[in-house]
Amino acid sequence: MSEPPRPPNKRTTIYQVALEAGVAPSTVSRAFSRPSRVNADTAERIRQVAERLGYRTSPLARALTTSRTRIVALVIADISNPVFTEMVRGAQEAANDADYTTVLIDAQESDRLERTALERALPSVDGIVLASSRMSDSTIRWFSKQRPVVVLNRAIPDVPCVVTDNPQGARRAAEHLAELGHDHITYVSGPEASWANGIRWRSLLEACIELKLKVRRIGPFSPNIEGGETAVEELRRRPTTAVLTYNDLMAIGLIRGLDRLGAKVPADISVIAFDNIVVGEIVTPRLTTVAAPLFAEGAAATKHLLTMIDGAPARTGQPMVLPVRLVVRDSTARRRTGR
Amino acid sequence: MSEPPRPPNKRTTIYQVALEAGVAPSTVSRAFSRPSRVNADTAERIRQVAERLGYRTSPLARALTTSRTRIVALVIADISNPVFTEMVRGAQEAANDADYTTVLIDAQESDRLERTALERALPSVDGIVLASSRMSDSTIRWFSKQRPVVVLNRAIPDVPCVVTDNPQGARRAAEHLAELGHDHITYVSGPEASWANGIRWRSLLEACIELKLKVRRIGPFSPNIEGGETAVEELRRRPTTAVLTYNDLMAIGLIRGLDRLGAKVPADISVIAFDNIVVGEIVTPRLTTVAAPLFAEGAAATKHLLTMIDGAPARTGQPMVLPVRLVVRDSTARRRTGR
DNA sequence: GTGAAAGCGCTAACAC
DNA sequence: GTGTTAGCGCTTTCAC
Repeated sequence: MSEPPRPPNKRTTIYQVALEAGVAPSTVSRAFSRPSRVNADTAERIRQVAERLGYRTSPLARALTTSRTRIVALVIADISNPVFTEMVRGAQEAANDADYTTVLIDAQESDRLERTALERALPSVDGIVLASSRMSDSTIRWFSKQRPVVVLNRAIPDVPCVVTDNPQGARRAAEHLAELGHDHITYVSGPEASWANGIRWRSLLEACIELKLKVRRIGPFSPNIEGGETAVEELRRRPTTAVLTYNDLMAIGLIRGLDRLGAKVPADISVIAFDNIVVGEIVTPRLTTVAAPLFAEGAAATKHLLTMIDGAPARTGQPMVLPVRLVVRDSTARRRTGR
Repeated sequence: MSEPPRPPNKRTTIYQVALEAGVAPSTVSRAFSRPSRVNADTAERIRQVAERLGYRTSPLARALTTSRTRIVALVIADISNPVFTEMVRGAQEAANDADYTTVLIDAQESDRLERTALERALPSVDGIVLASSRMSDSTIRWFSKQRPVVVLNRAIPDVPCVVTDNPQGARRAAEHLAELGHDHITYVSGPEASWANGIRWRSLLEACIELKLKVRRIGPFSPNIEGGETAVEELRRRPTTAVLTYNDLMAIGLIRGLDRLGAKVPADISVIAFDNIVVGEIVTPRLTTVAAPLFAEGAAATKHLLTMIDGAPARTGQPMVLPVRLVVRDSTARRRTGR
């Protein structure tokens, strides 16, 4: 009832292979490590015996002696946000190529849950990729003292980071809206704990000053569809013709909310978002958005993490910046003149 | 360059705690296991010392002796399919409540990748939940001989399974369409490797016979938006007024494709899907769909897995069936009479 | 209730 | 290149 009588699930050990092959256990071990420092034919014989006996090296025991598990943790802010799926794919590809396994941790937009889950995973992983972490800088630094850490979508001094070119993205968005005749942009904020949210807003601010556009900010709101719908209330009190949202999901919610109020996008209001998730292409109107190279982000972060695990120095200093591009679709249009 | 000079990352060991607390290592071990078979005050003293020294029990070493890692693997068919996010949440909640960690494996709709990833994870997990597995029955049985396995969205004899009430769902869908005046339903197939796809089709077939509706099937197509778009080609060659798709994503793609061809949903064609993912509510038209209790599925499967890990007998025999309900939204309408 | 000793399966260090 | 020895940090008999 209480303690599990689980069958120990007998596995063939390195000793049985050694015995059968007529060599020492250490030789078997060497035959299975790379580079295999064993005579070619001895290695072959060992391999055959191992095969026949169904021997599989125990990652647990190996980890206990080497203190390396060949597992990396990938923490994402919210598994329900499609923005992470491509990142995950990129990270997994990079990890698999290097013979590493990825474990995914869903922070559920909570710094507390993120921290708890990560603490629990910490002892069994060789390194950590933090994608859009909601934890504080100091907590992240604390983790980075225990294990190699690479941060994605965020810049923290002294911790290696991979970010997208948010300033360029915000600027391209502003330019696009300006070209369409808009002279006032409203930024719809995502979570305050999001570093990307801060930089996106500040970059927009700067771009608008330079382009001589008026700009203001509302929020913060949840970085999802409901958040966007909520934002409509505030937007209604302070009308505008052009909006930049923290991410695609919020733009989708915003457009829905506006629609309910009878305001049409893009006829009445132009909307631009960030990220370029797949659904942005299937909603009506299709979203104009600042596209991030999601797969590449995940891959780049993981690759750098793996070099750190192999002893390379952390790339501190400037974060690695990945380019963005503006994808113009149907949620932006020329500002209506007159009324 | 080749071998990692990783700092061994000194952790406090059970010996240091034992020394400091003036007890034997085994006593420390006992103090940290439940139920703690140690004098209450001794236990308290040990706990304090441990706390002070920052002692954390090593899951690796523990796993090596107990052969239990307190990790369960959750394999999902495709991380980009939102249908899995709630299942994952449900599974994680159940696991966390029992002090287990979940590792997520994305099979990327490939039985080969699924198998490879799972084989690699196998030695380090106590059990496996297979959500919408694309592997063959025999492969799944093979895994279930190595470790406790619970299968989600699929029924396999002699392996414990959690499924939704697909027959009831298909029937409700057919009834709904019949009530709207449709007398012919086209089923748009998902992947052949999907068990759910098979049962959904067969159930529809039965329901239609009973309700005296005509029915046919097209496909198979990929279980995603592109798959739905592709299906339009075939649908065009064999027109219909009512469609049931394997899942929501395909319905979304199908509706887009129809739209491009000038056919309107629901005016010209009614569409019903399965699953009830969140985006089904935000697309235009909003999807009518057979809603599955996604969170509950994940939780139920994981809970049963945990009992098996604790030595309870596998619930073979009949699969656990969870109820579905038809959510009527805007993608279905009364059949146009005349032309 | 607690201590001593043995060992989980593997790798590292040192001989030869 | 290969064998020998000594653990990694913990749990688990078996005594007492």
